[in-house]
Amino acid sequence: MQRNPNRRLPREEVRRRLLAEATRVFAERGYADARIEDIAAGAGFTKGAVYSNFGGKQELFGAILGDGAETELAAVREEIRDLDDLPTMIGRVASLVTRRIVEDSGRGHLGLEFAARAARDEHTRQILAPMRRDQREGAARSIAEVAERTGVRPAVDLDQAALILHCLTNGLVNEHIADPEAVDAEAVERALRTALTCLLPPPGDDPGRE
Amino acid sequence: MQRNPNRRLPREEVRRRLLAEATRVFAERGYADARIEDIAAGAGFTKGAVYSNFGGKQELFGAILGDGAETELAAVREEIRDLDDLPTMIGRVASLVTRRIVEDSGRGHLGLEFAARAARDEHTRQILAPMRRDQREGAARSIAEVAERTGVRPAVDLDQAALILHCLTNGLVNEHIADPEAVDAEAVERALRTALTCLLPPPGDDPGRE
DNA sequence: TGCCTCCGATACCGAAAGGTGATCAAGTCA
DNA sequence: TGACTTGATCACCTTTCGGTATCGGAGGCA
Repeated sequence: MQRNPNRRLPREEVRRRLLAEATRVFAERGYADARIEDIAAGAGFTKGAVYSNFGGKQELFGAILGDGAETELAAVREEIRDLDDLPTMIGRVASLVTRRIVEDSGRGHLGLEFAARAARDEHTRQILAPMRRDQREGAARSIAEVAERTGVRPAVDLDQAALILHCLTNGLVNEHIADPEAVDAEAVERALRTALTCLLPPPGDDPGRE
Repeated sequence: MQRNPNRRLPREEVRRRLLAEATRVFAERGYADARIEDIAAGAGFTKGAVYSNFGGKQELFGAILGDGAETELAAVREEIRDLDDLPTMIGRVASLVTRRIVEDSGRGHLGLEFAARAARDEHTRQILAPMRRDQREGAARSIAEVAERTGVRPAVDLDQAALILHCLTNGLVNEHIADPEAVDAEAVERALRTALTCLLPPPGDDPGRE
C-alpha cells in the first residue's frame, strides 16, 4: 500500500497527508459517509495508519477543524494593504471573497458540515465556537483599520458590522451551495459590494439608489 | 405497536404523524444518525409503516423538505400588516425573526442539515433550490410592499436587499448555533435591526452614525 | 551485524441499520 | 357474512464500517 515500498516516511509527513486527504473526503461526502479506509487509501496508506496517528474518526475530524486556522482574513488584508481609496477597497474585497466562495467549494461544504455537526455535538461546538469568534474579531479589527486609514466614519458599530458581514458571507456561501445557478458569482459579488457600501458609506456617496 | 389496537388510522393521518416525528428526529440527530425505526416508533408505528408510506429514508427526508412550505414570511407580513412607521416595523421584524431563530432551534438545525446534504446530493438540491428562491422572492415582494407603503425609497436594489437579508438571516442562524453564547438573542436582534436600517434608511435619519 | 522499537499493514470482529417479504388484521363491498 | 384489498407488523437478511489485535518490516543504535 505504501507508495515507495522501501522508504518509510517521517511521522509528520504521514500525518500531514492523512489530514489533507481527510479534509478533501469529509468535504466531499460529509462526516457520516466519509470512510476511514478511503481517506487512508487516498493518502497512500491503510486504516492502520489512521489509527496509529489519530484516536479515531471523530478525533481525525476534530484535527481538521483545528487545522484550518483560517487564512481567509489574511488574504483580504493583503489584498487591500496598499490601497487607500474606499470604493476600490470594497470592490477588491468583494471580488476576492466571491472568488473564494465560488471556486473553493470544498471549504464551504466543510464549513457547513462543521456547523451541522456542531448543532448536535458539544465537542465539535467547543472547537468551532472560538474559531468563529476569532474570525469575527479579526473582521472587526480589519474594518477598524480600514476606517481609520481611509478616514471614513463607519455607519454603524464596528462589532456589529463585523458580525453582519461575517454572517452575510456565511449565508452567501450557504445560498450559493443550495442554488448555485440563481446565486452565482455575480450575485454574490454584488451583494457583498452593496452590503459593504451600506455599512461603510464612502463620504458623500449614496450607493446604488437606482 | 399501534396505540389503539382496534382502530386503524386513515392513511393520511399515518403519513402526517410519521412526517412530524421524522422532522423532529432529523432535526435532532441529523440525517445519518436518524434511525427509521426510531422515527416510526416515535410516531407510534414500526418501520414497515415508513416503507409503506414512503420510498425509503431519502424519500422521507425529501418529503419533509417539501412539507416545510415556509410560513416564516407569512408571520413577518402579519406582524407588520397594520403598521406604517418604518422604524417600528424594523423593530418588530427584527424581534420576531430573532425569536424564531433563538427559540425554534430545531428549524435551524434542519435547515443546516438540508443545506449540508444539498451540497453533495443533487436530488436534495433540486428540492431545496426552488424553495430558497421562493423565500428570496417573497422577501423581495415584502420589502417592495413596505417601501411603497411607507413611501421610503430603498437605499439599494430590492432583489439585492432581499438576497442580503435572506443570507444574513441564515448566517445568523448558523452563527447562533455555532456559538450561542456570544451570538445570543440580543446580538442577533441588533444585527438584524442594523442591517434593516442600513438597507431601508428612514428618510432623513442616518442610523447610528453617532 | 544483530537486536530492539516503532508504526503501518492485514485480517478479523461485531454492531448497527436499511431494506425485504411473508403474514395477518382491519376495513369494505357485494 | 364472507371474500377481497389495503397496509402495517415482524422476523430476517445483508452490507457496511469503525475499531482491534496481531504481524512484519524498516531504521536506529551499539
